[in-house]
Amino acid sequence: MDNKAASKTYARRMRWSNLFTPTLRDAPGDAESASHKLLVRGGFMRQLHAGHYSMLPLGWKVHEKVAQIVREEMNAIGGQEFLLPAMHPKSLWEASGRWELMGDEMFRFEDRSGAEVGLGMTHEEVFASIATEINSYKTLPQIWYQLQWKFRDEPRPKAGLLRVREFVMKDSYSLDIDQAGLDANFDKHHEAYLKIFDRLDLEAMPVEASSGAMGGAGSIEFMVPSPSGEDDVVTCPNCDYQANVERATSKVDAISDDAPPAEPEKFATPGIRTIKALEDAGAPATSQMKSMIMVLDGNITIAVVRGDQQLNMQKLQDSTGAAELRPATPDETVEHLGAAPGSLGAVGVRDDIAIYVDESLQGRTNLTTGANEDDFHYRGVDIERDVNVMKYVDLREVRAGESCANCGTTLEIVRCIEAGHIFKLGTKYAEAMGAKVLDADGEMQTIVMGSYGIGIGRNMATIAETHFDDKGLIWPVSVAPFDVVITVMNMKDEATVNAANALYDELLAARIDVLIDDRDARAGVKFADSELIGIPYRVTMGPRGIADGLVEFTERSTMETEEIGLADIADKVKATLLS
RNA sequence: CGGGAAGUGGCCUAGUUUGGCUAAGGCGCCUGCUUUGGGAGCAGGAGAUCGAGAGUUCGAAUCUCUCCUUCCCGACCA
Repeated sequence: MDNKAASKTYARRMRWSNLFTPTLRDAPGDAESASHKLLVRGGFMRQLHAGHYSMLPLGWKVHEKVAQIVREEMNAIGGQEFLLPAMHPKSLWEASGRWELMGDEMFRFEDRSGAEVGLGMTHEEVFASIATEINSYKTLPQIWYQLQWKFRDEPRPKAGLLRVREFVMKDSYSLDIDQAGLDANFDKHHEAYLKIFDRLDLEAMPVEASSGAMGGAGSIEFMVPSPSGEDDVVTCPNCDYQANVERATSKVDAISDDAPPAEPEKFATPGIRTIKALEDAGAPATSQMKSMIMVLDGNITIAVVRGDQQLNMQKLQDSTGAAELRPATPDETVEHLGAAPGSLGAVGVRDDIAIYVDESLQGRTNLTTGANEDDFHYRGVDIERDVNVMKYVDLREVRAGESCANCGTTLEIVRCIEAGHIFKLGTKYAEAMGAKVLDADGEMQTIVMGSYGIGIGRNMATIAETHFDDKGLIWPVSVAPFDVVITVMNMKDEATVNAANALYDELLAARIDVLIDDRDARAGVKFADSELIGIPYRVTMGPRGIADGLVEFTERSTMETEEIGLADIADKVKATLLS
């Protein structure tokens, strides 16, 4: 890995005696995740309020190194850097329909004249509005990007930098004349992202994902396994199948049912409110219809999965195209279906209530379900005959232990942090903004867009989540706040100080990002701080060794120490960092 | 938004149950001395409207009410 570029940009004189890095022995009581504790303890950042963090000098330095790597890889695929406004007029977002769609997640306010504005959560609209100035296919393709602040009114910021309300994101947008062009640019981004994560030393898995509020045809998330993550990824250990649970599928064993009675039989089930209780009363969960009453864009809707399975709300949202969805309240179920949760079902409901049924129930019969009358259920239900199914769709959430749909191997589920996400948008935003060009035949074509995002702070935190030990952080050289620290054991020993300063100057001249710990502190303090902060290499210089012409060279990740001759240490450091 | 927990110097905590003198301890910080290869020692010192407001009381960190803030879980279990 080439560290020279980063070093050129960042090498500068820095003595620890003048460095503002307030390290703490104890993590703040309200920090839970590893990255949150360590980034605060190491003096990288401080919380201002929930979801808003101040970057201190060390934190900003790491942040900038991550950003620089992202820049370099975006430039490498022909990206051009922009900087767009963070504050947008309402009209722009109304044009795409997202002023409504984004709901409470968008920060909104009025300026002094009463005009409504919003803080940008993402920049499809703004970039598409600029793309209206492209008139010819000859100008395409384009890749446009920026590193810029995003604002999102998250319902629950959490885990330090992992989920915040304002953060720097690299967002890029590809502009093409057709789908083939989009596919090519999408693949370029896919490759660039893998390079970025490789340079950040993150083991990111590309997985199939839901496109959510972005819209569009295809999307891939880059997921880094970590217990602090918020997403579950289904992986096949055999055939490389990987997908977010919001999208993942698996093989379901076929179930053969006994012939049903001529019509559903209603039977009394006093006090039975759960799948489990109904199972105890003789109806296997695999033969129950779990009917969840949802409100989709204001309309009562029933989603049905098998009794032993779980509904994935994102799948329901994706397959219905609903902008907003929530479970119905108990009052609403009584009003629209006539019973409270626990006795609900899809048999014989009003015509205007849409019913979506999971594919695994197609063709099933002799099922048990709520009768929409408290304390009563139906049995002997034939789904084709008795339920007015609007559509069979994939609704159920894959669980660990199920079989891979491709190869039959037992699937695993891994908790992950979403480190990056790329989308094939299509023409939605270009259409809304009127971004059209003339093609080679003189025909007007709408520009085909893709959008691609990486959160810089989140990636910094993800590196922290995956690079630490009981002593503190262990940054990869590519993003470490410093490449190497020279730890001076005794600032009163002239020979040591002189040797340390000489090495410091030589490494600086070689463009190495070096820090000299020239504080008048005891050895233990200096060791503990350098390990907490996670500087990858340490040169330890003390009177004892200097007298014999020796210094120590320690690698943070392994804590292995090697004795090196004073005359050779500069070359050793250069060889290690610049090779 | 629902549920749970918690707010005491820069950081971690005790004290709150059972109201009572100048709010205690550790870390960190300042001064001096000593020390200098794994978060030293001694001495002295600075730093707190105990989250905010209202109330009860002779007296409130402690009891009551309201509000604010932060963290965790959830946002489907029919």
